Amino acid sequence: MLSQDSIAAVNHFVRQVPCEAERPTLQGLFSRQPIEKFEAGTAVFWEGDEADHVFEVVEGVLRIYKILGDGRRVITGFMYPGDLIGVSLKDRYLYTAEAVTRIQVRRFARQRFQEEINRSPELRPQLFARLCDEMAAAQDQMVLLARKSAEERVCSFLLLISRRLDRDGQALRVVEVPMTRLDMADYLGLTIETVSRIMTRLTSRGVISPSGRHAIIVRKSDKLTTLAGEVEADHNPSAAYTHQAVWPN
Amino acid sequence: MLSQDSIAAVNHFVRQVPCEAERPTLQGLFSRQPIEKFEAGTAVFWEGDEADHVFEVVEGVLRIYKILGDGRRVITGFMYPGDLIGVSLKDRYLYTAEAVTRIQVRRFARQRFQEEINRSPELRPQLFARLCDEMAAAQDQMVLLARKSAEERVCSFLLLISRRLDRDGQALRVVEVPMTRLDMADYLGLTIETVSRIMTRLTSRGVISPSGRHAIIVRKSDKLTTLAGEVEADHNPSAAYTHQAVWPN
DNA sequence: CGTTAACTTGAATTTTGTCAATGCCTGTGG
DNA sequence: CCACAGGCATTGACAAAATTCAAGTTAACG
Repeated sequence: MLSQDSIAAVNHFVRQVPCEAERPTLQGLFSRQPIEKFEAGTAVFWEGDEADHVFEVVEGVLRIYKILGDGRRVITGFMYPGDLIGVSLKDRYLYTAEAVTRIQVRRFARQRFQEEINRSPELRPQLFARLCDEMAAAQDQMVLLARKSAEERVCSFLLLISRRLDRDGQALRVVEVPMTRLDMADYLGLTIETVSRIMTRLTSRGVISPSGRHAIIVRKSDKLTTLAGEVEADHNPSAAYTHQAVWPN
Repeated sequence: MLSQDSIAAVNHFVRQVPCEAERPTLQGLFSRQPIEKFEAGTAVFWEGDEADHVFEVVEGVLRIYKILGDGRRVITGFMYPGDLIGVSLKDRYLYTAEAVTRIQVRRFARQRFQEEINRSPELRPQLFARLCDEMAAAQDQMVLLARKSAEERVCSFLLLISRRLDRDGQALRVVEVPMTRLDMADYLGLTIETVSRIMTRLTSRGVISPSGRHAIIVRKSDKLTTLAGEVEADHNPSAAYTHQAVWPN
């Protein structure tokens, strides 16, 4: 994060191979674009809109969601500073992107973005790596939604966002939770009430303490990890293969 | 989509321009590799294995899954002929790939695969497009798991696989279902019993008829679509924005 | 043709959702 | 800076959906 900014600031949009020390980065691509601000609750784009631009989150948090025909909402992800939104080959956005907090973003025309990516053998693997990370996150979310209990979901979520903003991948003790209970519920496939009940339960067991409505303090980090159901499975093939036999019910 | 290809075709990072008629394809990359066969129930690779190779499915169906520490299984996808498996920048596979039926695959060393992709401005957008499709599918699956009822899930699944194998994107009347109820359950985030009950209900309502254990006939295609809960939401932004007001409960 | 795993069906239980009432932050305006 | 309004969040009682447990069936395979 720290180094990214300095690199970005130095980038000169070189077409010819940059022999110098600095290398182009995805952030660098956006760094010359003006910053745009959106108020909390406003949409950057809607599902189904012409997908003209790619966005980089500079500040704040957004929710990415889809809506079913009858109004059911599913938040497929929250986007934080440094994240890219709208990268796809489809000509229409597949989801709505909406500000959770007041946000700042930079915008890049999609076609030019594609050209830059295609031109640069430095940028391409960076973008590829991001897509792979996004895919891995999507798979983890499928695991959560398909098989985890409400409590495991909430704990997984708290761990996820606690790891989201810190530099070291170290979970923070004080965790900012900018989203509402409804956002959490729509992300976790639960109802507001269930999320609320579980937060209360975690509080009364001393695992977390609320710190206002939009932050918590993690008091028992290891307990939270256990409750998240992320106990690392051993990677022994035979154990995995025979899981039905090993855990008979 | 359309424009992407032309952009790619015009791209000048080509080392040796292939002026001839035939253009490289991802399939083409694999076509010189020997075919390997796996029996139903055997794994091509395990989650956590060194990610040395990328695979192309030539024949049959595979399941891609992850296992939680206590044995709960989540199938994140089924792979059909033409699909690529193991494309990622991680050095270990993120999931297990196991044959549902007897399968044929071709294998390509990952490093060489990366080199070929990097070398070829024709191949790159093809791979990118596949990753985007995979991402879109993952998001649809999150919607299914987060907010759809058991019946909607089963119907969505039947529609999905009915569209899977045919050339025209036309749903087939007779749908092969190579996977077991347990596979379906672990893909849909349900239990075998629930899947079974819903299949029975669909049958008794005349929506489908079973044709042996591993095929069904779709008798009321439109009904199946409705039950899948995929009634297209209108893409009117204000309608989407105010969904809580429009559907009050 | 028989064996066995896969599937179906039913009853009881659990989990989560729904509905409704109350409580409490947070941001606004005085 | 404080008071207050309104949106969020919490809590409880009840309902619904899906899971669990427990038999039975059936189809696929040797």
